[in-house]
Amino acid sequence: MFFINSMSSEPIYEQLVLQAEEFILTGIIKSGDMLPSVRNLSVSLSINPNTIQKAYTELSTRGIVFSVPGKGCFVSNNAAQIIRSKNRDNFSALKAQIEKLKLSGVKEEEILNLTKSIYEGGQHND
Amino acid sequence: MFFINSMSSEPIYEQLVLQAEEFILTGIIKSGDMLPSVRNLSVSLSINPNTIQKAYTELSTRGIVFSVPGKGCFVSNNAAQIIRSKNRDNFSALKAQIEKLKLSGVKEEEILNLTKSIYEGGQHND
Amino acid sequence: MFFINSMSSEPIYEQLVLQAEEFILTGIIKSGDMLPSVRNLSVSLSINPNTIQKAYTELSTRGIVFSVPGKGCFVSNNAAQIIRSKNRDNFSALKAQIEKLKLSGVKEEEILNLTKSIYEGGQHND
Amino acid sequence: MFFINSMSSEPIYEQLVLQAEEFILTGIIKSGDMLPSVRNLSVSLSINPNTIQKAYTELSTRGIVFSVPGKGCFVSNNAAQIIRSKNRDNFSALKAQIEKLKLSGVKEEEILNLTKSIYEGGQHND
DNA sequence: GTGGTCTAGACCACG
DNA sequence: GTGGTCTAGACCACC
Repeated sequence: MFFINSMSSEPIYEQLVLQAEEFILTGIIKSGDMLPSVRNLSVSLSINPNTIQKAYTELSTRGIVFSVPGKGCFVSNNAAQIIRSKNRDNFSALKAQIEKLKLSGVKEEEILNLTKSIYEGGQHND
Repeated sequence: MFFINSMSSEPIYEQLVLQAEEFILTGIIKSGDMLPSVRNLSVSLSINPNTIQKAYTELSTRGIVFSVPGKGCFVSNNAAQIIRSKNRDNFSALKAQIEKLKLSGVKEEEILNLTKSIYEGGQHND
Repeated sequence: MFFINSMSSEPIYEQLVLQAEEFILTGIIKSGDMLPSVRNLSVSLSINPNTIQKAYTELSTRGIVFSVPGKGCFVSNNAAQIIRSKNRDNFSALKAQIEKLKLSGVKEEEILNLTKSIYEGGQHND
Repeated sequence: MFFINSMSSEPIYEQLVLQAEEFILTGIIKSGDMLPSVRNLSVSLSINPNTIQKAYTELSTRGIVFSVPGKGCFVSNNAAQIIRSKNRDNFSALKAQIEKLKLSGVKEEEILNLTKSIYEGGQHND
């Protein structure tokens, strides 16, 4: 389920956070579901438990997950909502990204086509 | 000319590199032009000379500038081309970003409009 | 009678202990009364019997209840007194809390009014 | 400056966070000041650097502090404000605390006197 | 079994 | 020198 790219410069715990968020947004993990236990995931990914713990703690402080000691780590009710509102803030980042590409000689059409292809591809999950 | 945001999480040397690239793409600096000397820039920005040096070295290894010992650091002939081809790699990053925004409920129209507004507003000289 | 909030960060056994103490202080349970059996309570609350047992053991070591093997768990004669003396230790915690609130800009009047409202509103039977 | 009570059940990193907040509220540490370096503090308190790091990270995510890698950890401009607004939320906790004390037989006068003595003792820092 | 905290020691990027 | 990440391994409380 989770996958680690150890060559990436992105910290492992951040990769886990982003993947968890994606799983929640796409409905693979639902509210109330329990995330894999720290130990389980650490062995299945061959990663130190502390690193998993850090990822779960991060998700917890963002309110996406709540962890019950001795029980497990569970997806909050409004998890998807929290993630979406956070991601919407990335809209301004998109602007900067496109401006850079424009400077690099990327044509408007290329971006428009990319956008359309992404939105036509899959169904929107609401 | 150069401007440093010391509170940014972006490394100072990286800020310098990106600004130099932008100056080249926008034509503010042209092929053959000499970059400010390490010593000059370090005092005018109140920055450690090593940091300037690192930025220049980075630009040099990318082939964007070449340094002539005892003379200075000069913009290569194909500098703009190198930068553009590098930045084109960001196209895939754009795809990931748009996919995220889609999941977050951002509408296709919003992105299309953003793109159009960026490309319609003022032509850059390149 | 007992109520468990499984999402609380407060351990379940601690919730049981505190609720039992409150029931005793407020007179809902009196000296000599028998607490619900471990088995009964465990099914009615859908909780592991070990957890109930731990709560009862805790109450027992504090001298608030005593358990008669094969019979049940009974409230001691001086239960209320023990609880009160223990809770009086919380007085110092109150001091720390008020000092924090003072630093945070909470006015003296606010605290005085809160205190008065608590003490004026409805006498407890004890 | 910082002090650790290793006997306390309160996690060390939390003790550090609370103390830092207190230092900021009382003006011992001001906006823009740099906190002791992770390594310095770890040796002076005989504590693992990771534990200090965790405390600083916590302060950072709360916006009380911002850390610049390679530079240090600095108090934010609105640090005191953030701490105060957070602490004001503890007002409701105070209510529960006082209600408990009432049940334990603590007299209204005792609490009123405690409050007055705290507020008369020192000057209010604004 | 679960999550949470801590220690010890390592490596990295940055200045 | 600085903060940030990670590993390895330990101990605790709780269920």
